[in-house]
Amino acid sequence: MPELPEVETVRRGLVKLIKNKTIKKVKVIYPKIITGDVGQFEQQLHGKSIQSIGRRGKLLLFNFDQGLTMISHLRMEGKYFVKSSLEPLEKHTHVIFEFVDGSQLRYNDVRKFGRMQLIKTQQVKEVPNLAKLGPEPLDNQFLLVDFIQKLAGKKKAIKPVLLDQTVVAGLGNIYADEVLWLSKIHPLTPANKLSPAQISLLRQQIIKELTAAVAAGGTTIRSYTDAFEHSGKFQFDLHVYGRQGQPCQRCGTEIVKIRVAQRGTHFCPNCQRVTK
DNA sequence: TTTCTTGTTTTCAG
DNA sequence: ACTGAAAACAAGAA
Repeated sequence: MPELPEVETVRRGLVKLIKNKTIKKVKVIYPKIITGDVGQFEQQLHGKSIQSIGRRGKLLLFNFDQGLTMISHLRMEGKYFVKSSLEPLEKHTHVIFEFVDGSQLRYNDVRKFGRMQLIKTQQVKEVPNLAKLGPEPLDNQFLLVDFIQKLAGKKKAIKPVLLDQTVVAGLGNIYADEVLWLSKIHPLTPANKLSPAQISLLRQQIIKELTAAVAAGGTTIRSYTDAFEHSGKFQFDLHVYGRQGQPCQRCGTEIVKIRVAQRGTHFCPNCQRVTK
């Protein structure tokens, strides 16, 4: 499930594989992937070349010439592959970007949850989804004072607050559980009950963990691969996610899985206590 | 057939 | 006007 480190790994792969390539033809096989008019999407990209590929939170930003940007969200299972047009299509390929050199960028998504949207580059910041996004945790924008202030106004459990992309961008279910374990914070702790020291530690662990996960090429749990079809390596560094029933690596207590805000949530009931 | 999976949006109550 | 809880939604695997 692509969270920030996986999306960043995909981005880096795509930069190596398709930067500066020019599109000959775009074919949308499954229209629902595209937000907006599908015919326009295909036509507007004709002849455009990829100037750069950026990322904001979990969103990929493909910047084309002539002021055009494609925003792409992989949601749960979206993947990009780069193949020769001669190679047979993989199952679950929904959008094909054919380049003038005969290679293709293929968007593959088993669950069809991912979304793409074409927009003028100057309007990118106005897209509601992106405009509301919280600070980028690895960009020196994620300031402690802001984080403390944000959490002070939230009475709900810290776990869903970490998943709220307007608080900080890029965390998903896996890393949320991991940073809470690293910070010894119970996922049900009301966000406004955390001490400044706890919030400071939590912020540091978020930055450290995401940095380490990017360096490891992300986490492959079920199906994630990067644009080279390589799995990540960070799943070997997980401490709680998917480890219910196994001993906590810090204290030996059995890791427990509960449901918090309808999400599977893993934690150590001994190390992680609720602050009252 | 039912259950499970997650990120995001929508809906509704307070 | 805001919070937050819950449901909806996307679709397939087991």
